[in-house]
Amino acid sequence: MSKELADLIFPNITKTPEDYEKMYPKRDLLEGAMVTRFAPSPTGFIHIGSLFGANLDRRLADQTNGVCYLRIEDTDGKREIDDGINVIINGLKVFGIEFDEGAINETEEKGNYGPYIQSKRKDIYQCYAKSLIERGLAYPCFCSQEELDAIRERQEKMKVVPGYYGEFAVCRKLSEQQMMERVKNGEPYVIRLKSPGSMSRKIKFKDMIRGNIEFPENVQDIVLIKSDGLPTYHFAHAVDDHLMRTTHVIRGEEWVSSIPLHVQLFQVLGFEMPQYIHTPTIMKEDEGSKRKISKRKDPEAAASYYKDNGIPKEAVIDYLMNILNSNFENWRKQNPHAPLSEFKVDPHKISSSGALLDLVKLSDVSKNTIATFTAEKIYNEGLEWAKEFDTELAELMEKHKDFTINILNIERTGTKVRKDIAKWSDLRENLAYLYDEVFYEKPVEYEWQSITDKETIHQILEEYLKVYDENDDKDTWFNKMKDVAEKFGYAREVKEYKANPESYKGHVGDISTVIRVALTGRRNTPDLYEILKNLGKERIEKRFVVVG
RNA sequence: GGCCCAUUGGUCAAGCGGUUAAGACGCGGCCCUCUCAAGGCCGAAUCAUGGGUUCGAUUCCCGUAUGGGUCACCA
Repeated sequence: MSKELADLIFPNITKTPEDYEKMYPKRDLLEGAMVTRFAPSPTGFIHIGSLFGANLDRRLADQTNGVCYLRIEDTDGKREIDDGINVIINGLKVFGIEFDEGAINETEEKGNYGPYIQSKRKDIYQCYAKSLIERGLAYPCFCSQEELDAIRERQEKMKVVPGYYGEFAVCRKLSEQQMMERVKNGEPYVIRLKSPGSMSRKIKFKDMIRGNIEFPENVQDIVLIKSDGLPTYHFAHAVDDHLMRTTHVIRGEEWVSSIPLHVQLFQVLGFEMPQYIHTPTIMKEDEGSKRKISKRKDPEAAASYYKDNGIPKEAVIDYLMNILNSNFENWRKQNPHAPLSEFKVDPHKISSSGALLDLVKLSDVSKNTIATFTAEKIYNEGLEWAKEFDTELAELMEKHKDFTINILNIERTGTKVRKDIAKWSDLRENLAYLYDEVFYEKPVEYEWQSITDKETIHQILEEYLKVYDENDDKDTWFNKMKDVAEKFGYAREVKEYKANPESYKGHVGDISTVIRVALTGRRNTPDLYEILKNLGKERIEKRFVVVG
């Protein structure tokens, strides 16, 4: 009898679950290899939490010689946007995350466990649904939205658990004869699970982060196949992760509450459960309390925010790794240049409570990351960013390529590396004043410090020009600076001055500040010796003249 | 509201029955230093709460509070 119903509902489904089992055999992988997957909806938006998860998917597969694939969950037409798949693929590529299998663009894919786009797997889901109907474990439901609303209202009044179950599951009680008649009449319907659960029984479940959790069994006759013929998330999850032979399901913690349902689905379908890793939600501080970071309210919820703000991908990933396994931070300190793959992620060490996204900390991570880059890399990546977000700077960087790289290289080698760039947008502040185009653009505002007397400043600059030789090594150069200081009544050494402040007008620092300000318009710059050298005597003279 | 989950300084956190309760960011101070950045040193700051269990609880159990998640033909 059930067979008749099943055939009536799915007349075109000829394959059986056994056929699919054969088509997608267990993967031939080494012991311990993890098969993970990133399974987003193509909404055209990558959430920072998704990036967090995708990174974990990737890392775990990599460190176990497993497989990490991309599955597109497009069973809800309302959420989709054009080009959504490309947005995901490219958006993750920006952070160095790519997949072994799955969609590679809007129309193509690779791998032996496809299709990897759910809307193309309709037959597969329907086949399993059909089998469930045949076995009396699923049935068509003809309730309209209005009827469902009415049931819910009644349940609320009765203060009873809402949902489609037990006595409220009216269609469940229909005879097969009635079901078939209504299907034949062309009434719209969904396919629901005939839940074998009981609220008085408990199930035990183990999550790799949270450990053991106990729930009452699922009793809800949830929708398996929607009226448009596509599956709900739950049904697709069970079918896909089984057939694609996922070993570890990594997803956000918002899914833990549907665990009882998923356990039941796997049981009813006769599938072996994968392992689960429910990742913590990334939170945001808002008026003193924590809340889930929101796509609508918080720009930093978008993975693209970081790229747009010029934070290198390595820094974003490192920051996420800190949240993932807090021992990563120490490892990174010991191995600043090592590739990520050398760090072993331990899923058990992931914190189970949601972390606040700390942009200040990210900035610090980013400074350290950039400190490991060569001047060339900073130039190249910074330029790429500037071309999109600061075209004026980009033009200057390209026009003065060698000069720019030399400037970026100041204090970049050796043991004490400058850490004054946290994001590419900082480059403007670091470079602009050294380009003549910017320096002479408008009258310079000199920020003199202890020596402000124009006459004295002129004398110092004049004297300095006399002794400056661009071929001097640093010691010679500095000694000459000290000579000038002495000549004007300033101490050669800061210590000397501090010991006898009354014997001097000041110390070398005051003199070098005059040079620095005259040269750059600012009090703070990287190493003066290097700056002078890179500018060259001619440009130095010219800048001194402008002081006026 | 029901069901789950969480709770160590401002933030990220180590800890897994006995510790002076790590470390990082941020903050304050000092040192180094031609300025800044970096670096070094020092400092302020934490076990939500009440009961148990125990010779002993941050750690184990129960309650309370607070925060979070979830209760769709969305994922």
